[in-house]
Amino acid sequence: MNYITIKDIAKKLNLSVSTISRAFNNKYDIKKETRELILKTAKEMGYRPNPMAKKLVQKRSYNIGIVVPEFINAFFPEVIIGAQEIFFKKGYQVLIMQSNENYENELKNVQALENNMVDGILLSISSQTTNTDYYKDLINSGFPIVLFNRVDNSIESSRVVFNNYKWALFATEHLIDQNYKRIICLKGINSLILSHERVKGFKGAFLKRKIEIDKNQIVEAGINFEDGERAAKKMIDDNNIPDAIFACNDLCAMGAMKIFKKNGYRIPQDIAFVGFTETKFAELIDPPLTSVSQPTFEMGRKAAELLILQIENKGSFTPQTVLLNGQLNIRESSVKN
Amino acid sequence: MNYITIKDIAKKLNLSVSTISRAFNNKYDIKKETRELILKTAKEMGYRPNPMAKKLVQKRSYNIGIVVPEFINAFFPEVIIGAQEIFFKKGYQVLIMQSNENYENELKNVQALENNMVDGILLSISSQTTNTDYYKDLINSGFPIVLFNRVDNSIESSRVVFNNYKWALFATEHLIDQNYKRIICLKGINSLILSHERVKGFKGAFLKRKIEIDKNQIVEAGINFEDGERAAKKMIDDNNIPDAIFACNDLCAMGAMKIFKKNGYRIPQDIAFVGFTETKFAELIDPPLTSVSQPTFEMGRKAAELLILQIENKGSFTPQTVLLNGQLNIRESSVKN
DNA sequence: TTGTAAGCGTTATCAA
DNA sequence: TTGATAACGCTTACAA
Repeated sequence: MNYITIKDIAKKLNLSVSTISRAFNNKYDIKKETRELILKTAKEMGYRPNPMAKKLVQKRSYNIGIVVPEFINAFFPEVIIGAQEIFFKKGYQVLIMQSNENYENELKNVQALENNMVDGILLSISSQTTNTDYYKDLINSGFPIVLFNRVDNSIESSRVVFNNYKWALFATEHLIDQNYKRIICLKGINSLILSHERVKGFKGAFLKRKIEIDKNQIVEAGINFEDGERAAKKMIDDNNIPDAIFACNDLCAMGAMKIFKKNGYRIPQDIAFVGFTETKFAELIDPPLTSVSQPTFEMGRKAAELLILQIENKGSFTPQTVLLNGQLNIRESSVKN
Repeated sequence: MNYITIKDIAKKLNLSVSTISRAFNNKYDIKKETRELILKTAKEMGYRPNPMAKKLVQKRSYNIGIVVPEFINAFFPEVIIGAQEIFFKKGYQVLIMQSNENYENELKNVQALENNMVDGILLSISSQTTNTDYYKDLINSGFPIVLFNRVDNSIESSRVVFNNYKWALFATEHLIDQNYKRIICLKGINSLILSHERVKGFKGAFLKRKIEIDKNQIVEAGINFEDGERAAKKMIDDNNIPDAIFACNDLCAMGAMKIFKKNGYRIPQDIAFVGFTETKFAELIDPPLTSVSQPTFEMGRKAAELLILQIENKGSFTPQTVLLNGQLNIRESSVKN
C-alpha cells in the first residue's frame, strides 16, 4: 500500500539513505536536529519501514512459531495471548500452529515454521508424541525451542510448566481435610507427564497425612467428558462408590458428576468432587465445581520471555525451568455444609 | 540456521542463479533434466528458499492478519483454524490478533498488521466498535479486508456471515410447534447486528404463523451467563414466567436455566429452552440444551478464500457476501415427552 | 534454454 | 556527523 522508502526521504531532504537509516536506529551518532527533521518528514510523508528488507539484511525473521496440541479449550488460546503480548512488545510476529493432538501434524508444523525461518519455537507436545528425536536434533543444532505445559523430560530445553504435583497434593489434602474416607483419583491421559505428576500429588497427600493408599484408588479415565461418564458408570456397576473424587481434569469431573447425579447421588453430600485445570464452566455447573486454576496467561508470558532470552543470547545460554503455581478454588462440590 | 542459497547451488552446478531460480518457479522455460538436477542437488545440499528475499522482491508479504474480538470461547479459535487451513495451503502466513472486545485495541491491531505489511486482513469487529471510518478508508485505498461474523453493514467489503435470521426463525418455529404459548426471546448484545437479526428471526416465526407478538416478549439480556441469570431473576420477581425461552446465546440460556431450576421450575416441563451458537457444553448440561450450531470452520475457510480471491485479483474485484447455514440440534431442553 | 545484471528496501562498513 | 557503496537472497527483463 505504501511505497515511500528511505530513498524518498533522502532525496527530499538532500541527505543520504544511511543518514535516514541511522535516524531510525538510534544506536549511531547523528546530529539531534537532523534526526528530528528526518523523523518529522518521514511521518509527514507517511513512511513505514519495510520489515522484509530489514529482515533480509539482518538475517532474522523476527517470527516466532507457537505449536499447540489443540485450540478448542480456553487453555491454549489464553497461553498464546500471554505469549503474544510479550512477543509483540519486542517486535516479534507470532505464527500459531495446532497439531490436533497428532504427532505427524506436529512435526509438519515445526518443519513449516523452520521453512519460514522463525527465530524460535514455543512448543507444547501432543498427547500422541512419543518420538522427540527431531526436536532434540533441532535443539542440538542450536535452534531455540522452549517447551511449555506439555513437555518431554528427555528434551534438554527451557520449559515452563505448572506445578502439577503440588497442586494435586493440595487439592487432595482439601478432600482429606473434609474427612472424606474413600477418595478416588481419576487419572488423565497416560502419555502425558502432567497426568503422572497429578497422580503423584494425589498419592503425596496420603503419604503426608500418613494414610495408607490402595492402588484401586487410582482409576484410569482420560480428559474428556465421556471419560468421566464411563468411569462413573463403571463404579456404579461395580457398586464401588467413593465418597469423594479427585479428577485430573474438569471435563472428566463433570462427566462423572452427571452420571452420579442421574443415578440419584447428591453432590457433595454423597460424593464430593474436585477438578483440575479450571474451565470457565467450573463455577457455572450445578453444584459449582471445586477446581485448581492455572495461570495460563502467565505461562505464555514466561515462555515468551525465556525464548526471547535464548534467541538474543545464542551461544551463552543454559536451559531454565519455570515452575508455576495455581490456585485451589473451593466451591460447593467439595464442601458439606 | 540454513545458509545455503541459490548462489551456492549455481556455483556447484556451474549454472547461473537465474536458472536455479527458474527451476523452483516452473512458469519459465527450462530444460527438464536441468530442472531435475537442480531440484535434486538443492535437496541434497539442504537448500531452503529464504522467504524474506522472495517477499522483498515480490513486494508481497504473504502475511495475512486475522483480528477477532475474543479468543476464549471456542467460536473464534475454530474459525481461525478453518481460515489457517486455506491460507497455509496457499503459502500465506497468518498473524492473529485479538481486540478483547475493545475498539482501541482493534484499531491498534489493524494498524500493527498494516505495519507488518500484511497482504490482507480478516476482521470481526468488537462489540464496542461503533466508528468504522478507519476501515472504510483502508478499503477505499484498495486494501483487501474481508469481514466475518461480526460485521458492519455500512462497510463495503466481502463478508461471511451466518444466516442468523433464518436460524433464529427455525429455532422459534420449533418452540411454536411444540405448542408453547408464552415464548420469550432473550436478546444479545445490542450493538451487534447479529443480535438484531436473531430477534428479527424470532419475530419472523410469529409473523409466518400469523400469531401476534407483543414487544414484551423481547427481553434485553446479553451474551454472558450472568446476563441470563439476571433476566431470569427479573422474570421471577415480576412473576412473569414464560413457558418457553429462546435465548440468542447458549451461555445466556444456561444462566437463565440455572436460576429457574434453582427456583423449582422443571425444564422443559415448566419452561422450555432453546439456545444459539452452540457451545461444547450445550449437550453436557442438565437437561441438554437445544441450540443452533454454526459452521465455524467453514466460516473461516470461506472468509480465507474470499480474501485470497481479492488479494490475487486486485482491481477487478466486487465484494461478495457468503451466507452460511447452521443446524438446529434438538435436545431435551425443548421437548416435552 | 540459459546467462547477465538490475533491483527490491534495508543495514552496515568504510571513508570522508 | 554524514556519505558512498556493498551486501542480504531472490526475481525478472533483456540479451545471448
